[in-house]
Amino acid sequence: MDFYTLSDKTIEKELGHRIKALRLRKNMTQKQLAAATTLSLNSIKSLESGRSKLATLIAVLRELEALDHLENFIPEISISPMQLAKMQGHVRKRASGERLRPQAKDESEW
Amino acid sequence: MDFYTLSDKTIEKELGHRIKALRLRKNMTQKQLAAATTLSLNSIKSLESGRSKLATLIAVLRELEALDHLENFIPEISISPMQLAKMQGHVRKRASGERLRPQAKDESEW
DNA sequence: CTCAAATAGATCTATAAAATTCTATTTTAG
DNA sequence: CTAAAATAGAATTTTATAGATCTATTTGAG
Repeated sequence: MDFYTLSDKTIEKELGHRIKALRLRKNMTQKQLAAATTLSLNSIKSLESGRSKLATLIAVLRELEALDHLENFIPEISISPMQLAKMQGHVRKRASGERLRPQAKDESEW
Repeated sequence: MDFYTLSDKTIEKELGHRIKALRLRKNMTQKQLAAATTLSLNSIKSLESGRSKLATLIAVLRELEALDHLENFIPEISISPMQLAKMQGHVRKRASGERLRPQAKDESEW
């Protein structure tokens, strides 16, 4: 499946369906899942239709023993030795900016 | 990384960090990402600290060209021929319930 | 086939995220 | 080193989700 051809809304729904499939695989009702996660039945229903917070998703995945899926979800970035060399061992913490006026040290003097 | 040993909050933060890494890999500022997604700068900041909605995450992943990761996220459940046989070709759409009183056909009569 | 249970959907209230605007700190180009 | 830009964090208003309750529809165990 190519997610790039789908709208955000469609992707949300698709994820909801897959989470529902995980629940059914364990033969749990929405009610049981709600109780197990201390979330409301409504939250479970919303999640399975794609509308929810990350926190809700995480709690549900934990209960469904599917937390490990998160690993593939957003993988840790691995920096290759070559890249590291290129950066002279410096790991960037911010994106580079556009400097408008490279201010001179003493401009107020002219 | 074993997510099961981590608290929900910690997982949220970890995911936020990874999204930040994805952004830096493309050398984009939070501001640029906000503009590109038509989200607010604050939403980007919140996402990178782990607090956001699924919709926000999807929009950002699309912009960061990381939507394909979702494919592995929660794989579509593939039903094996054997499983299908066991279910007699029936695909379950609901979890099985607990029936309290297997109501007799004519109970009102005694 | 029946009907109890599961699920969908809709409406309120409460709570949290999105958006906007500030202040403060940190990184890094020059 | 310096200052401009990037980022963190906090307060406020708007908007969406969480939670609770109700109605309606659908599934599947018996």
